[in-house]
Amino acid sequence: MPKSSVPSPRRRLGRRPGAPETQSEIVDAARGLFAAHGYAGTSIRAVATAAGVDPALVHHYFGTKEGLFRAALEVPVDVDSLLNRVLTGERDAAPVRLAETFLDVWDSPETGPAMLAFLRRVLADATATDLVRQFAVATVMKRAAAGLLADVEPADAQARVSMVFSQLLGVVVARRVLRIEPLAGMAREELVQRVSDAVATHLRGVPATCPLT
Amino acid sequence: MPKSSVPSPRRRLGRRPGAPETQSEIVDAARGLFAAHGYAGTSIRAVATAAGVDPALVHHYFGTKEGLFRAALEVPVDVDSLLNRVLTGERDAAPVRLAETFLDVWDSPETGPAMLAFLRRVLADATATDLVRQFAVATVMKRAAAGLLADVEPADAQARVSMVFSQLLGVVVARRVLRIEPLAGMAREELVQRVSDAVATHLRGVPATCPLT
DNA sequence: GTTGGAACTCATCATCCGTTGAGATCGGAC
DNA sequence: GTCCGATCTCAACGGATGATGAGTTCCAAC
Repeated sequence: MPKSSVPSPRRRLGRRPGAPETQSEIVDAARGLFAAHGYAGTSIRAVATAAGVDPALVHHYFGTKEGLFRAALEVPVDVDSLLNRVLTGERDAAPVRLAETFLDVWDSPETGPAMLAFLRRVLADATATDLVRQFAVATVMKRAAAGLLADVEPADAQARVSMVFSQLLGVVVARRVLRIEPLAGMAREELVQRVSDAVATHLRGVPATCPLT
Repeated sequence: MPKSSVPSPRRRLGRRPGAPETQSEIVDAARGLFAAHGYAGTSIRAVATAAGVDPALVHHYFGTKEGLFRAALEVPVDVDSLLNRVLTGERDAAPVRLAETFLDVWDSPETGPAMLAFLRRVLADATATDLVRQFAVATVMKRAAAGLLADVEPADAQARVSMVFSQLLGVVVARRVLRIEPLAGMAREELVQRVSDAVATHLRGVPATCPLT
């Protein structure tokens, strides 16, 4: 329960001069605080303080705390295009492309915080869990199975892809939610290699560095 | 932010007749609510209502909300003995022992539900996260690294063990929290094999079914 | 210029929160 | 049978929270 964050005492009465980018600043501050402290642990006042703004302005823009939350929760990535990026290209390099794409999304300062806020919501709330389950299973994992393991029996392909999913999920939860070291601070290249080897093991039965059987 | 849960209006003045099991009822109610709504999202009043008790009684027993929380945070398994079970025995079979032990703990009807409640608490609340991080990093993972990878450079060993941790964490979150199929309904043998292969890849660089390099 | 609306703050509301202290009620020791 | 301590409720506190409405300042269209 943070009382305040980074107070930027810019208070003056009425509209500020210059081009207003305040709304997006509020959303950014909300993303950070929601990701760090969860929904209940984040107060509108804390968000307003972090954005250097009066709490009433938050209501002016977003109506309610729930509205602020929804605005902060917009998944900032295009899953389809990311999936295409992974699925097209040399087949053997797919695990590396997957690992790189995945880590990009979660580590980038643009998309990372929103993804984290989204993750926390999904882990904590049953409704969000249902949505993700349907989306993940029905859409993403089916396409991934078809694209990556077209030559494998469908049931086995689904199983392998779901194991890949579990590995990626585990990495992001361990790194960003639990912040387990040395995983959380691991260099990108090393992380890409370790993750892509695990992905390759799940997909093909062997890591990238091991000859195919 | 639940206003109340299951109101059991048992209110009367003073001590109740019969053997008092109220304290454990409060802890049980607290476990459920903390697991469902997180620390900040759970009020002492809601816990008291769910336990059919006055909020002041909660303070009488646990002093503060933090105290209640700590009382509700009890890992229901003996991590030390489980770790010994994994670390002793034939070296090459350690990944399989790890997978089996891990799945036992999470799937057994005795420990499974309590572990799940524990997991949800840890994922949702920063205080529990801190505790687990210190415990996991300082104790469990160091012992595992020393026991499983004594011949490997310590930094690398730590990195490998943390990747194993992420895989196991991902499996349990995908299976029990998100309930992703086919992972959630996968047969135990198949799960043990897939997980232990991934674990072996992280530990030794190759799965169990691939000849050592 | 004037004016209308968007941007922004201030003061304030009712509510819920964690916590406290005093008092009522019961069980068990003597 | 009395009494003491454990168990439990009641009433209330100060503070934080989400929300509201009126008022102030600025930009831009005309």
